[in-house]
Amino acid sequence: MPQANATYHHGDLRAACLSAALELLEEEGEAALSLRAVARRAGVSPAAPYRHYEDREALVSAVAAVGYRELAERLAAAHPAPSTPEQLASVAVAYVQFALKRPALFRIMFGEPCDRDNEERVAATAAVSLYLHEIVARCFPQSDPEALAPAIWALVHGLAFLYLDGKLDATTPAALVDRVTASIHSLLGL
Amino acid sequence: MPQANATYHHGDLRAACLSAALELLEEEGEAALSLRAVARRAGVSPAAPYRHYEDREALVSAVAAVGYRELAERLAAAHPAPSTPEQLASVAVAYVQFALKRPALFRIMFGEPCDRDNEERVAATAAVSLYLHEIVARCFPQSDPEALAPAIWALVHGLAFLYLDGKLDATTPAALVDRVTASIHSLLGL
DNA sequence: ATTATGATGTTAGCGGCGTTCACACTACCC
DNA sequence: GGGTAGTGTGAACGCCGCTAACATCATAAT
Repeated sequence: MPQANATYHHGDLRAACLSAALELLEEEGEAALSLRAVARRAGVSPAAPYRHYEDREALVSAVAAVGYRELAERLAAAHPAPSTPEQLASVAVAYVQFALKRPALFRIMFGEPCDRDNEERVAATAAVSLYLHEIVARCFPQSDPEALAPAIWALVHGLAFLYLDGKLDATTPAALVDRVTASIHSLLGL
Repeated sequence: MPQANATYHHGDLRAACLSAALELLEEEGEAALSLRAVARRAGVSPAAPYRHYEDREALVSAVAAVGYRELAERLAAAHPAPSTPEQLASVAVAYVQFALKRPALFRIMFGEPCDRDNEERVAATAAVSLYLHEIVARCFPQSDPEALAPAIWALVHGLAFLYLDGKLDATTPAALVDRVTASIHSLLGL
């Protein structure tokens, strides 16, 4: 028995589910990211989200895609178009800081098997990949970006995970900046 | 009503649960790793494992600890005591190959929040960390291992994850060896 | 030898989960 | 106005983690 004044149809349940999922992730961690909890938060029955997401995996992919876009924004905010190793290092720091600031989101983006059939997700990761590629090409025009870009990405990505798992000490932000910067510089032979 | 000939008490249910968990992981992936499935495979009631593992998390940590030990073995098998960059690179290749050969196990080891209260798990990761540290100290006696070791670990760890997520192409094993080796060499400025 | 005790198993049951199905409501096009 | 497609509801299934109460067994103290 729906309320008379409330609309029976939600309006934009797809978007509501997505933001509910992001809120849940932020507030309660990745374990709390269930379709039922999302439905509750959106004020809707447990089955309703299935009209907009094929299954839980599809919602998770949508959340991950948002994560990739936010990551791209953060990197661009650190430096829109880096062209020196120092600028590249600042982008690397932003990458690691993103992982530490949004650990649950980062783990959803990279910690579990990725649904390669999800267009949105694939496109969003490709965008991040392309962005890194361009940076490397711009910073090191005479290098082979095909070889160097993955190495740099891997280094930064690995640092993020090791910090996230507590394998590296992240208590002081300055130490983190130093370590990431130093690692980048040593990879680049500076 | 237990069978008369079968022993009511299992004998070593703790170990049986652990190997059942590893089998499940290998055969059906990480999603299938439930305490109930483990109990079924061990031929025991759903509640029995709780006598040996406090909760699911504790069993997962035990599985992860096995993973860390296996990883250490694989690295040691690649080279017991590397002392040159080439030997170090072969260890790095073994690290990435381990991740690709046991993806579900690797993700359990590194892809989700780690229970830092689990002694076994902490000890096993510390062993891996120490091993890497020693290698770096041996290969580059004049370097600062405190700075270089995490950078190398991060690079290799990141490569493993990017391969695992399909962000790097792992179709031909030789290409993987080349890329990992090249990345290591570039980090070391060779 | 008997018996108490603690370790280790079972059964039953709770609430939560993902998912599906039949059905209800509503916007919109003819 | 009436049909239709889209979107929400409610009930249900089986699996899950976990707990509590009880059963069985090994061992050690009497």
